[in-house]
Amino acid sequence: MRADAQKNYDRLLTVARDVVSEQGADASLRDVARRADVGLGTLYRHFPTREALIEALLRADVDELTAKAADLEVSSTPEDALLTWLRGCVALNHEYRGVSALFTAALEDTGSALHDSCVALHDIGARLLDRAHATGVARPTVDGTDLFALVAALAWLYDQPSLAPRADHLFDVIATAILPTHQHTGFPE
Amino acid sequence: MRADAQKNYDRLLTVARDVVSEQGADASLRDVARRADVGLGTLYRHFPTREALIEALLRADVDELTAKAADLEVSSTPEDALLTWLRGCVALNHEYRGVSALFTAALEDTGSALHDSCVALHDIGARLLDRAHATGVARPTVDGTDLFALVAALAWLYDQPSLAPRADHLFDVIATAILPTHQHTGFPE
DNA sequence: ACCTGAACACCGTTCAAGT
DNA sequence: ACCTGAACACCGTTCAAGT
Repeated sequence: MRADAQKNYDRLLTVARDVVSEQGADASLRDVARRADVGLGTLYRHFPTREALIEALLRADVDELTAKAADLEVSSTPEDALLTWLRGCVALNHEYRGVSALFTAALEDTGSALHDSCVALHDIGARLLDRAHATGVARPTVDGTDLFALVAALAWLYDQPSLAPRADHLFDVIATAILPTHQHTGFPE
Repeated sequence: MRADAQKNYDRLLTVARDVVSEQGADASLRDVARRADVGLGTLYRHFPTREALIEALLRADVDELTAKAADLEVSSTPEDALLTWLRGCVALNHEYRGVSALFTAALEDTGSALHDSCVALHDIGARLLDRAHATGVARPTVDGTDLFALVAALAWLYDQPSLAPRADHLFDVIATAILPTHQHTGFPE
């Protein structure tokens, strides 16, 4: 990549982080280009779709959680490890408003820039779940893809202004569906 | 209301039902007015906001479920009654794409055209839940507003193309969080 | 190679002018 | 009272013209 192109790419990502933080996943792309002092076509050249832009915004964070989760497998009890993974995933799906649908789609869409990262995160989650299955603390009917779906649904709940105050409680309710013996995740009630 | 105004109002609702079915909650209002052969200002006169239009579309169906739920209280076991109410609510939240956020907001927003209907539906749900609490089949930490939130989250899951095939299973998972002794709701797995 | 911005086809919302 | 549609300020997306 040419030096000027690289500079534009970086600036677009930096500005997009702000704009998507403010406006959510349906932020104005024109606004991103404008604030980055870049032509509209330059934005489209680097990020052919809105999804490509937001996926680029999220990718590093997904990989970070995957790495952290690999540690959890050896350092925590099956139950604690799974709960920490779940909380991290919810936080990821809630990093910007309205991105949980994108995460949900990326897991299956091989064309997504987030696909490989999501599969890796899914796989480590499934491993943590299997460990919990083996020790009998996790409900057997729940599988790794269910986890991803429930996490996305929870992030959606956090996105709803009227539900945000109850969201931590609802996390506990759903966590209990996955880990029936579990009582409380440590979130304030 | 003048006769011609009534005719326009009715036609707008009929057309909106089609357009919102096709395009979801963020359907083009211009398209609605166009297909109804009505000026754009006429649409705005009858429905000052997009929410007002969609709420008008949903209201009758909400009231219908509330009425049905009142019957359930006397004709079914606490568990079956609650499950039927839950399924009906999910169906309502899933009647058009993207309306679950609107339902969620309407419960608290006293200005919403759907507010009273949602409160009534919430209240009958809370009564069914209390009955289930009394017989010990429902988890005590779940309250009536949690039900509404979980139902909306489930409808959101049904809206995601990649999750739709698992949505019935996820309904069971969440139903089990509410009714721990419950095994299977009757949805195909 | 890469960047630019005008051009096109849409959209929501308002409001002066009509009946 | 009610209806109409032009007007305004946006938007996503494409692409010819520039360097």
